[in-house]
Order: sequence, then structure tokens, then C-alpha cells
Amino acid sequence: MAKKKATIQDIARAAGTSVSTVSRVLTGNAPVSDAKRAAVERAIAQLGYRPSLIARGLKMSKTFTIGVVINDITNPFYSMVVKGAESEAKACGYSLILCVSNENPETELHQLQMLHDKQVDGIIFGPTGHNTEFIRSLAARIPMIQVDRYLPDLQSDAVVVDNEGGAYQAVKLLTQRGHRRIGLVGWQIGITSEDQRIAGYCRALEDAGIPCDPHLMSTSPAFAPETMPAMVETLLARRPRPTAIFTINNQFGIVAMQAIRQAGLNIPDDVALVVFDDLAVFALTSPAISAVAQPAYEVGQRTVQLLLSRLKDDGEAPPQLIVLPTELIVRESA
Amino acid sequence: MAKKKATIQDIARAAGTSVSTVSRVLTGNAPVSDAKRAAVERAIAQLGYRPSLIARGLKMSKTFTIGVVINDITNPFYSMVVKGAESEAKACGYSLILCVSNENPETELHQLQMLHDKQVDGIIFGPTGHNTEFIRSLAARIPMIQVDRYLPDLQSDAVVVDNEGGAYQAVKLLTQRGHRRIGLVGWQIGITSEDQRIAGYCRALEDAGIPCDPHLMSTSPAFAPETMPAMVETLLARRPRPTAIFTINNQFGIVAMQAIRQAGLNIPDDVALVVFDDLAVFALTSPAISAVAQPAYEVGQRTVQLLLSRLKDDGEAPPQLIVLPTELIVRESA
DNA sequence: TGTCATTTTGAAATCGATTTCACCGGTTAG
DNA sequence: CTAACCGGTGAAATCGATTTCAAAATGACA
Repeated sequence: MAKKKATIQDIARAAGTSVSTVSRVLTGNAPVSDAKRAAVERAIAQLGYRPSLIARGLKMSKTFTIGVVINDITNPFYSMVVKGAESEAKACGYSLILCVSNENPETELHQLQMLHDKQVDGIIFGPTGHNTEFIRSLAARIPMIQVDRYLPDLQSDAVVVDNEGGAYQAVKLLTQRGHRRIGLVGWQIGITSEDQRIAGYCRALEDAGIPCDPHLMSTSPAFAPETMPAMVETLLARRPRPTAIFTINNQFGIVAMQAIRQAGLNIPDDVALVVFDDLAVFALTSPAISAVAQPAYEVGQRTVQLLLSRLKDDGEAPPQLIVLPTELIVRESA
Repeated sequence: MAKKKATIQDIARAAGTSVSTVSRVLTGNAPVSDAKRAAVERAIAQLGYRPSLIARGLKMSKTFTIGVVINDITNPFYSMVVKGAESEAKACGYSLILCVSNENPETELHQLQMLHDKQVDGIIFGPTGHNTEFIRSLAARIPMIQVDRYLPDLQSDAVVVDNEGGAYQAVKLLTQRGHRRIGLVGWQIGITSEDQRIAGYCRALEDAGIPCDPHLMSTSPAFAPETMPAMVETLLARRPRPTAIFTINNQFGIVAMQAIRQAGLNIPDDVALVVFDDLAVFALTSPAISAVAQPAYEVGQRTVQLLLSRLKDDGEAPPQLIVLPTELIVRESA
């Protein structure tokens, strides 16, 4: 029963023709007489033949595979990005190799190397940190689209959201409601998305004539999830206490919500809260959390679209930076 | 700068030896003199050579790639399963091709076919529905581990959680607290995981001497997310109203929470709620939701481990069903 | 020093496809 | 009537590795 997989040779033999002809009906890029074509198709159906994509990939140096390197697939934002990307890729006949780098530059490097070795047609990449010679040379060899964040000094496309504008809107909501002591919690680890959110926070404050007070910015220069609660607590311990908090991502938002509650404070009466990066459940907590929503699915889609268009261009279209709009969703927490 | 990628031929030439020798130092499965080895290694370093995994894959019929087909990557359970799987795979030198089937049997079929065509070494698979001749024949050709759910009549390994036991504990909690009219919401679409949860619900009722009343079971025989709110509402409209609800998954849990609130009812005083499949935010809603937690990360890990062990066995170890325990987390909603 | 066993080595076959090239027969054009 | 062209075909080269096989180099031993 479990017979060896049929090869193109077997088809040629069964159809009484040559492998060249079989290949021609397979790829359809050269004329074949109706008689031969029929014979070949019959043989294919009969033997249940499927061409080896590996052999084809070797010969054509095309694998119809896209590599994806992201930090955390359990982050709802990224999993939605991946969903969008997978859907678009699938529709165009590509598949995705998923790599999770866990914010670890070394892991990231190994994975990029591996994707290169597997000769993926392109790479979608949410960089953990700083540029390296290796990344630069890789970007020169393989079409690479950065997603969510980007390395400013890397000559390469990127698809991101309007982080600065989203944060600006969020904090503006707070200033408009009269808040003047607005805290910020987040990482400051040299990643564009987060830096831009901080920039938006500062601009909104300045627009309202409020100086940007470093004492109200609780940021950490290193990624260390276990310190998140303490970071919020320091902020709540400031006197006078901030009357509102803006968190740079939803994880900090959840931590903040918990910390504020544990401090016996009420949201939004004692401390208002606005979070960057919306979650479905933010509509269901009480109070419901106001948040900046990102078009994650569309980010994934557009990233793949841009990558596939680069595969066609091949050549020298200049790198493009696509910025998708965010949306501020006002609920009860502010 | 962007020179062609070096091949094994180039290395052989640069090192003044033959491709055979280069291959031997690469794979290390035949002795090579120290002099030649040094020369080859120097050439490799100098030219920045990396062996083509495609060519190697063709010759050795081994791709070090695992295909994963799941229903929804944005479901936190699955994304955690994938995280565990990716981590384990990465540690063993494998990578993952991720396919999302969206509960669509046709999509699933295409993806399985594609994975086969790409000659993945094995497949991890959360089946959408019923067995087919194609799946059966595929499972005979490629090592295939089912995850989360399984096709009972398919001769193949599976890694799942104790759905029946988890649901039993959840509902037992409710009966112990005196509830006698306990509603159930969920799909009943012939998928083992969900069927088993329903079975656990029934067993817990019977254990408490409560008959299993179909009027209190709001199930749908087809997957249709848009009907979820209505399904909960029918249950809440029953008179006398159920005093507790068990939902078969967390999506239904969120919908139920919303519906109960909108009906102006209080959780847990008017209606208690226990949900299968915990979410991090269930600890933060108010009331916090009691839920059955699944060891998702471990499911992913174990699945890959089992798959890799099958790649070694190759032969005829009988199919194995690994059942991991769940944990009931009691919070405020029941 | 000659023989035999043991390492090393390279030429060539192989994996399964695509593609070039030469060729054949039949129109069509000049 | 010959030249040019074109649709259709198969033999052979190619993609970039591994592996077999036989030859060459080395070492051991009598």
C-alpha cells in the first residue's frame, strides 16, 4: 500500500514520453500536443503524482516560503499580524515559516541565518534591537520587510502603525479631560515603536502646555517582564500622585490595572488609564479600558503584499515605509 | 558586493580538493586528514559559505521542517501551543511551517497537501472535523501528531488535555455550591475536545443526582461565531432561569459574561459562571472568572517531542494518546 | 623490502525537478 | 524549389548537495 512516491520519471514512463514533456505540461510554459498532454494527465491522476517542491525549489531557486521572525506569538497583536500575513500568503500560494525570537538578539540571528539557509523567498521581521552587519548583508541578499518596528539605519521596507499619532491622541484625551499629572510606563530599549509612543506622549503634553516631567516617566532601559509591577508602583508612589497613566502596551496596561486596584485606588476617579494596543477583553473589564487599537490584521496583510510586490520588482524600487492609522477607543477608564 | 552565493564546488576549488571531501568535513561522517580539513574550513570561513538546505533536503529527503495546521492562531490557547512547539522544535534544529485552517475542512485539506508536497518531516494537526481517505493516506506516509483534538478512527498519535475531567471538576464545583439548574453553552460539532467537555458536564450532574436536561444545553451543531450571543440569551430566557452557566470555551465565556451583564443580572449572585480554557485577563475582570486552565505550552512541547521520537522510531511503535491534566482555578464568578 | 590492511581521496552517480539545445516534420514565404 | 519558420519532442545539462566505489596514499608487519 505505502508505495514509494512517484517521480516525474515514473510519469514519463507511464505516459510513454519524456520527462521534458511531462515537465512542460506541469509548468505549462511550452506547447504540448493534446494527445501527449492527455496521456500525461492520465498518468498523473492514476499514480497520484505530486511534483516535489524541493526539487523544483532547487532548480528554480524559489521556495514559495516566507520567513517570519517575531518576538512573541502569544502577544495578541502579533498573533493577529501573523493571522493576516498567513491569510494573504496562503491566497498567493506561499506559506510561512514562523520563528519566535523572544526579544533575544542571539535567537533572532540564528533564525535569520536558518531562514537564509532554507532559501525562503523573503523575510518578515520584527527586529529585537540594533542593527548588525549580518542583518545588513542579509537584507541585501533577501527581500526583507520589517514589521511593527524598524531599524532606522537599515535600507529596507517596513510596515508599521502610527505609534506617535496614536499615543498623541491617547494622551490628548487625558489632557482634554483636565489631567495635568500624567504618568507613563513602558520600555525604552531603543525600539522605534516604543520610542515613538513616548514621543507622542511628550508632544501631547507640550501641546497642552505641560512640561514633560521625567519623574512621571517610569521606563526601563532593559526588557525585564518581572519588573513591570514595580515600575507601576513607583509611579503610584510619586507625590503628588499622577491622576492618569498612559501605558505603552497592553501588558503594562494589565499590570497597571492590577496595581492601581491593589493600591486601593479607583479607576478612573483616582487614576485614569489609557493603554496603547487594544485587547478584546478591555471592553469587558470593569471599568472598561480605553485603548489605542492597532490594525494588526491589516499590518500582516500589507506586509505580505509589500513583500510579494518586491519579489516582482526584484530591482530597485526605493524602500518604502507604510504607516497605518490607529484608532483611539474611548471606554470607561478615561 | 552582492556576489553569488558560494556553493560546495567553490569551496572545493578554493581549498584545492574535491567536493566529496568538502562534504565530508561538512557532515563529519567520514574521516578527513587534518590538512585538508583545515584548508576546507579556511575556505568556508573566507567565502562565507553556507550549505543549501534545499539541496541537502533533496538528497537526504529530510527538511528539518514540521508542518503545523491549526484552526486559529489568535486563540490564546493555540498561540501558546505554538509557542511551546516552536520553542521545542527550535531547540532540536527544526522549524515550523504554520498553517491556519479557520475551521474550514477545505482549507485544511489544501494545507495538508501543501505540507506533503514540501516534504515536511512531520505534521502537527488539530483536525477541523471528520476523517477522510486523504487524511488517512497522508497519516500513513508522514508522521502525524494530532493536537488538542483527534479523529477517533485515525491510526495516529495525539496530545490532548483531560477535557472530560476538567469539565467534570468545573461543574462539580457548581453542584457543590448548591446549584441544580446549570446551563451549558458550546458547539457540538463532532470534535472530541468539545464532546468530551460536554460529557464531563453530564457526568458531574449525574454524580450529583441531577438529570441532564437538554433544555439547559444550548449547543449548536455548526460553527457560527455570530450566533454565540443568541445562544447564551436563549439559555438566560429559560424559566426557571439557570442559576449557573458552564461554557465550553473562553470565547463563549466572554460572550456569556457580556450577555449576563446586559440582562441586568449579577455574577455570581444571579448567575454563576465557570469557563473552560482560562485566559490571563480572567483574573482581572470583575468579578474575576473561575476557569479550567489548560497546560497549553506543555501541549505544544510534548507534541513536538512525540513527533521527533516518531521520526527516530520510524517503525512500528503503536499510536499513543497523551492526556495532560487540567487545573480548575476558582476565582469570584463561582 | 614486499605485502596487506587501513586511511584518505576524488570521479561519478544520485536526489527530482526545469530548461537548453538540437532535431524533425510541416507550413508559409520568396 | 528552396529557405525560413514553427509547433512539438527527447536527450542531456543543470540546480547543490550526499554517497558509493574504486584508486591512491599511508602505515604496519613480517
